[in-house]
Amino acid sequence: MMFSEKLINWYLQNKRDLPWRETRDPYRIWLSEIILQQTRVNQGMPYYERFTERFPTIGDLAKAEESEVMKLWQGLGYYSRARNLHATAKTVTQTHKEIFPQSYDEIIKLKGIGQYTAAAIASFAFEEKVGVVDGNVFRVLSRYFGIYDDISVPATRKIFQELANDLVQNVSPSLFNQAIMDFGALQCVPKNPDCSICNLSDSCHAFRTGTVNELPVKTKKIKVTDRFFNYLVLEDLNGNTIVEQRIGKGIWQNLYQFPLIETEEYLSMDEIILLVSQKFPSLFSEITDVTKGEIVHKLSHQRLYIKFWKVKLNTVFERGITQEQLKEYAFPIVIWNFITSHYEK
DNA sequence: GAGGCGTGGGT
DNA sequence: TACCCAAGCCT
Repeated sequence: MMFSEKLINWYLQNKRDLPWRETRDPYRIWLSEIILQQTRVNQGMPYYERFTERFPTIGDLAKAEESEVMKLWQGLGYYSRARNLHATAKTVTQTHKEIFPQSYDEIIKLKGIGQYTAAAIASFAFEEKVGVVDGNVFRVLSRYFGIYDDISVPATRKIFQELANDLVQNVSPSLFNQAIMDFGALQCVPKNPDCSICNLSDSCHAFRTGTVNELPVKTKKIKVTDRFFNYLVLEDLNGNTIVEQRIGKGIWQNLYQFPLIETEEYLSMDEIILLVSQKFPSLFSEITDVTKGEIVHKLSHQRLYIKFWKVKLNTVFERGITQEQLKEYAFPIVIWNFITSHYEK
């Protein structure tokens, strides 16, 4: 048997039942693919359910305010996905008369859709013969066929893309593409896969040569930087507070946060009191360290050392918001966790 | 082409 | 603990 046949046999025995596999609706397939970029099925599933419930069609999504889309996306990370999702819904609704483009070449023109996602939609929804190349495919193909090129080099992708395209020619593209990703996610896992139960091991290069844990080759590591955030949880005489939107480049674009003082190092109690009393002359009343020590919030590429300071002010904010209103904004998860625990009591 | 961009789970 | 990884894309 050929690789493709063995793989599909494995899939027919082991496949997962997932809601976006029960449809050929390109809108739902597209939505699922955006949600699942760099995201595990278990984490993305509830978001898929909420989005399809709230926005049954792409037109419904296009009509929404961006703030609502961001709020629904809250907690999923990589928030540019949500902004691009909304932008593309508008493009398809307005420019394409609400008809999703039906070929790889047209689909890849849309915002937030790259080679992987275009191939996924084109094959799953329209059976176009194009191979998906994601993290699973790098792993499965590098091991089975013995490909030692460094996958952290973008140019390496071409090698895998051409192989994937070849493999998909004589089978159902949607079936093969789903199969290779499920196989990578469930059987040919990154660390210590159980090759003793694998029906492809007898013809697998890595198994034969004992290089399963060496493949795929990936050399580059991410550099992590440290940052120190002091969030001022202001409170006026009415018990209202203030939030601001993060704008420009950097993390958490378009999400909300409390007024922020970022420093180069840890701030002592005395230092924060001095800064805050200077920032609000004559209004400053009382400050408390709500977090009792710092919260370390880890992003993929940054370590954030975060403190929340409750600051009471002798004034009434013109644009103050209530605790109820606070919960309508989209926050980074670390701030949202603070809000739900702090205001619950 | 390298680096930025979240969150959560596994080892 | 620290590191890796997860249905990547954008600049």
